[in-house]
Amino acid sequence: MNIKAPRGTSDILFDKADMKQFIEKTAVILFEQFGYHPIITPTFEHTELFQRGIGESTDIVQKEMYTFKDKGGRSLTLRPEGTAPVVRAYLENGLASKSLPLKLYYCGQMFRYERPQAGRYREFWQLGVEAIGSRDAFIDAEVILLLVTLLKKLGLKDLELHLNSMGCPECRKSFSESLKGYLANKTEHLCDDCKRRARVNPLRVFDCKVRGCQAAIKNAPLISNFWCEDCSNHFETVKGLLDDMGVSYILNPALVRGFDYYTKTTFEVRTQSLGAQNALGGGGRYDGLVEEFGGLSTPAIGWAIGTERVVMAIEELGVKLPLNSHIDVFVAAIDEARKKGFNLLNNLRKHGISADMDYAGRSLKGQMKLSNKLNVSYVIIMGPEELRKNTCLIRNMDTGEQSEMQISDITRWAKDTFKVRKAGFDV
RNA sequence: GUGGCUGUGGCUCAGUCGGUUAGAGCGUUGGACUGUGGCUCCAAAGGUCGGGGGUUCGAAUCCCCUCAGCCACCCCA
Repeated sequence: MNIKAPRGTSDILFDKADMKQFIEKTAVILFEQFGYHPIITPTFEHTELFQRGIGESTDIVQKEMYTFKDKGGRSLTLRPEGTAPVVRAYLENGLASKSLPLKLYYCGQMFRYERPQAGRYREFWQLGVEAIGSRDAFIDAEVILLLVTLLKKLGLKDLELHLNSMGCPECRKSFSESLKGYLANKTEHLCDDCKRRARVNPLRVFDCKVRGCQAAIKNAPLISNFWCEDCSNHFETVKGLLDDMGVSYILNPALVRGFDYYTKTTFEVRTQSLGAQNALGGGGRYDGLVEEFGGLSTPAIGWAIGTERVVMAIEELGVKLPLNSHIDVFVAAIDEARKKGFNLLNNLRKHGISADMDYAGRSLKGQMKLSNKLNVSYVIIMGPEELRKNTCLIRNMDTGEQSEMQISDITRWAKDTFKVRKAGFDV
């Protein structure tokens, strides 16, 4: 077959799939501990949702959306991010009538038409949270703490939490104009990219690595000088709460995020271990988005992390996750004992024991080899001889000890054996 | 979207001044051990040499196009 997975997509197998599952399970437990509820929204939406939500001028809307017409002529788009759909669902289902803030989490694939490279795919997975309906700085702190806690729980150290405030529309406007004015006088010192950035998204000039540009922006105005009193107080409270909780952060006035809807608090978690695609996740406040979609003015905040990037960071740092894909018992039944073995196998499973058998016609030796490879604890061996006696052999694969047992005693044996072992793990 | 590097069994790679049936290790399966794992040895299966076109008596090898991966830019998850 010469059909391959489309560009920028891939199959997630074995270790990677185990890790992804583990990350998601860990996240869900934590989300629920923090009082967040799951929400599942469609994988595609009306194109207009993203155009209006993310902003026409953003890269995502300009060139990265998977947009298509369906047979009814509707323009639909595979979601490039999760916030706009959640806000749409919030309005469509009248969720403003619930107790606010409404705290939601999601997990799902996102799509962006970009040139793939390590850590960047056209279909990728995100885990995210949204807290809709509170302007309280405490919710900013909670949401950030949740992000940091999750990544720490996954064993990721040496993370940088970059923190900034984009201000509200009023203070951002005066800042943006001031910065543009400043850069206009520096044009001859800027690289070609930055000449363009100066017009389109002046904050990006702060990110430029070219030495001339860095010098040019040395005395540039900072957004912090333009925050209104409310924005300034809000940010101070957030920082204070993070300090109290021992969350360290890097104030980064150059932190600009890719969506137009952000206001006030914005943040991004970066790692040194991933090369160019070093952002594991990020988010911020979007106090204007609900209103933009026709709802009442409603403050909100959220973030998302990229599951593949978290997987990569975990691998890069050599973190060992307690992945649990272990078979307790392998039933090695041969010849006419297979039927009885199959019966026994499923009986064990009924009692919560993970068990498997051979379906490839392997010899007993082959089944033993397979058991060894699967790292099973015990093999139950049944052949014609045992079948006649209504017994089976139980082999401990760690010690090599083997004993004969009545089939009727197996369930009791298994329950005793694995209760002990599992209790041992819990200590 | 721009630029650079790469593309040979499932995986990691050899093989190129063009020359008969394309190799190895790992992995898989079987055997030595006829009903017993890990070590060792033996064997087998497995390849449109990413795809298409061209040059040539002859192409994995040279040329063109294309697809894909990686890296950087852009931007972000």
